[in-house]
Amino acid sequence: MTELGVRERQKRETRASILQAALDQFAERGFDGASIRDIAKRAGVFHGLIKYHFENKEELWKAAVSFLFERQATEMANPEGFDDLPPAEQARNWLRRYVHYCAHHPEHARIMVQESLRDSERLRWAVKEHIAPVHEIARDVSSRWMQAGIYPAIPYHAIIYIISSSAQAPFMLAPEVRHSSGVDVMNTAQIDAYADALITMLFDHKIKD
Amino acid sequence: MTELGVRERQKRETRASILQAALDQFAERGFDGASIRDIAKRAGVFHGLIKYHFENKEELWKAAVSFLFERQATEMANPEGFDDLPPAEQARNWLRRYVHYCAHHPEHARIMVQESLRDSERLRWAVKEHIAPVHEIARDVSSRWMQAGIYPAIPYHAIIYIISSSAQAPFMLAPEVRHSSGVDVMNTAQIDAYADALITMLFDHKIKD
DNA sequence: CCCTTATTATCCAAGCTGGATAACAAAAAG
DNA sequence: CTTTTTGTTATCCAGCTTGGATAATAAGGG
Repeated sequence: MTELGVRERQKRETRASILQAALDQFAERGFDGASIRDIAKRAGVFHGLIKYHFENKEELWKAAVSFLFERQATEMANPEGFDDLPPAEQARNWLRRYVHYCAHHPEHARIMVQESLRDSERLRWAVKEHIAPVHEIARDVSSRWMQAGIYPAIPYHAIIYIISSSAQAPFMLAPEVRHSSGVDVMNTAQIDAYADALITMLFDHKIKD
Repeated sequence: MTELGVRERQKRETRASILQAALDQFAERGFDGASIRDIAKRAGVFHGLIKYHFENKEELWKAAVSFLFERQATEMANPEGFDDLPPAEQARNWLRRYVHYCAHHPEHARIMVQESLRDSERLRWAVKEHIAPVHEIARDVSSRWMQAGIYPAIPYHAIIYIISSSAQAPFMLAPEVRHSSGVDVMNTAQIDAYADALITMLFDHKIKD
């Protein structure tokens, strides 16, 4: 591949650490509440450096969110042989992987919620740039899975919000879960247990009456 | 009842409007992001007045949250004859009412999420003072409904977070829903449609394979 | 050995913060 | 009808944080 000098290599590393620090800080405090100084401190660099790498706070936010969604696309890519599975197994397999993604990157749900709580211009940007395309795909998959009897015949947006919110909730709200249930949801055993529970609730259970 | 003078009456009114304005503003911006001045402006009063009615910002927050949970208890009280319904009907009836509550008071989920995103001291206070008691009750009900086959045999905290998050999500995230799906979830028809969808998904559907 | 550039150190003007104090107006009490 | 109480408003303030600009620095690359 391209030979990377020490210079360029370090530059990319600091850029990446700024991006992740920005994600965490924006997720925790929201756009206005997260100061450039705090982000820099979190990334272990000097705050002026952020202005050097990114035009301004707004651009930093967009860069961070773009990084977030690109990473999601990578990590959520279907594994080898996925398409050969029967639909019901596809659904279970996908949902389990999605739960793990939510657990490992709680900042994703958090940062999106932060913007949605204020109906910002940035939210509209994110919807247009990243969320809408994802929903587009989700719609198609939902449509197929609905015909296969995986999902019931309910509106698409209902499916999307039921699935995504219940997969994200305990990890997005990890502190609340810890304080109220005493459960630490952030370890592999618990994550899998929750995935099992969710799959059971959504796919393998109906009321007896 | 107690005779209320004009004075006392107006005082309670402004107090109430400050509380609701505080709820909305805290929900939108979080504790630090919501300034006393903005809350006052939202309530249509002078900002010094807040200091007069409430000791300080912290106490205002607690008063607002207490008001929130007390109102929830009132509005979510089971209707006449609820206990005589068969369990499956109880579950459907309760869930529908809960969806309506979430739709009419999206600030509830929003304000709790705000605090949970930062793991604040206030979150711990709210958990101890209000959330834990609610969970206590939810545990008991879940236990009974689990034995009746309404809920599958999965951990309590999983049930709680699946139900509550999926009931709250589209209303808490109303702006995102509007921008991405073009649906305005905040009208009665849509609320009932979502309640139907959720009841179907959770109670009346399982995968066919 | 010099030039480029990634990084750091100061500095600044502006805005907003929570809260204190003083003025005011109208209801309640006498 | 006057006086007192009290709910409400108008100013004021010291202090902190903010995003961003500018100047200094140090180390890599040619």
